[in-house]
Amino acid sequence: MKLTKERIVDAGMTVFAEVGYQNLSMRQVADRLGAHAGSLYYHVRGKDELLALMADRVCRQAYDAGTETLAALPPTATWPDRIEAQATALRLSIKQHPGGAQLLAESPGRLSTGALALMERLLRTLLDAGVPAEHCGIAADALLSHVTGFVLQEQNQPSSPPPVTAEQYAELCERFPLVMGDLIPRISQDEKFARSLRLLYAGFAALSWSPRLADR
Amino acid sequence: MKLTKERIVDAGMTVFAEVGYQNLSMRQVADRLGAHAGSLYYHVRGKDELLALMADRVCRQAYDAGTETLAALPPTATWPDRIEAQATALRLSIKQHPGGAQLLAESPGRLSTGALALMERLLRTLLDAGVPAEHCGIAADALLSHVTGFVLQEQNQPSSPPPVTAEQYAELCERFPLVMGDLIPRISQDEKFARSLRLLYAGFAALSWSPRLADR
DNA sequence: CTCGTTTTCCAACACTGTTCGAAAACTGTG
DNA sequence: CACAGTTTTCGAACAGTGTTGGAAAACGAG
Repeated sequence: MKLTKERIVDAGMTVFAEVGYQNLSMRQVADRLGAHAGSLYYHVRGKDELLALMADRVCRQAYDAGTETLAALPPTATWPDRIEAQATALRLSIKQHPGGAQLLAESPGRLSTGALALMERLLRTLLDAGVPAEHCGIAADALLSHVTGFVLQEQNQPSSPPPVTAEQYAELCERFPLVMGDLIPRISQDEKFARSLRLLYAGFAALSWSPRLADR
Repeated sequence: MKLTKERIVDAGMTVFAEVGYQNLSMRQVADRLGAHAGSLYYHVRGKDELLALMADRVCRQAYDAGTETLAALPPTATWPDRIEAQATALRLSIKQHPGGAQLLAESPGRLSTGALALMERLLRTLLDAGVPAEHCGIAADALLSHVTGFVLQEQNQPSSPPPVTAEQYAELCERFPLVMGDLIPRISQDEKFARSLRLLYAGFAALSWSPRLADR
């Protein structure tokens, strides 16, 4: 079948879902299409452009997933509920592909229309929530980079933590008592994500109640 | 001179500062040491371990820079000042190397002692600021990932934005009025960073005043 | 010196992204 | 259909990557 930019991105997404970000190669994408690697370069300027297109598609998926989640919300939902719906939709969309956070991290974020759509809806939600207009941009930016940052460290966490001897462990506890102590709660990533979001809500709420707070 | 793990990391850091994260190769690091690439593998398990060691060193530099900045603070400094000092020190340390944020992003963060030291001091500052203990872990985690996320998008921003036709620009303005409008303030990255930090402060303050806020 | 260990070299291997000229496929025209 | 022109694909090549393993050198102790 004929080769197209769209079909190349499609194949790129499936290969991406299978082998992850680190092992994605042009040759594998070409193989999936029954073509040779060099042929891709007639439709795509290079791997960078392909990655950028794929990042945009992830954003689109996150946007669509967000509209579904928002639609399922009861009419009594508050604005933190609506923000959380969008944030978790974005997080789940990124987590669908191994290394998905790195894909979003390394592509220049604000250019793709998918990212713009995510941003636009978030800004609207914040405005409706009562956040002053002059702080909405910062707030939405912070929230988006927070989600990608969270998934980044979530996906990079080693599945099996390296074994430490009792001696090393004791030294760590002495040097870093707070970190090794009970300040770091042993909760699931989902709950951790939800609580970090509520932390941001608190900031948004403080901004909407007394806008002067963020101006120093 | 003899080859050592420390010397390899040293060479890696200088090459890293010159060519950036994307173009860092084992052969360049070996060349800088007057050695051959294969020799590195006697001291280092692979490129991954070298990158992890380098990430740890960046964290150490950020920690040391933070102690200096904190020491230069007047005694009248408030806790937001002390947090901002640590956050900006971390940001500047990451920005010193091109692609430094990606280095931190791709290395499993919580394992290195440098990252632990950063975390420990941040936790202490938050505790002193009055943030309830059960929220300190989340808060510190959110702040660290916020800084790396911010520098990530800061370093990936294209220096010269691609030219858009007036027609495309008009369509963008119609589809994304909030994003293209004046909600996104045209301020420097420094000021943007400072304001996003104040947004997090507001969240911390809300937590320390009424801890129930973040529990729903 | 000599043995044994630690360290370095060097040539390979299997990959990667990318380029380029030639071959093929397709399109519209006489 | 045949021909010319364009669009698309191929296939081989290039320079570079991380990594490995056996040979060679350097080193320290007896």
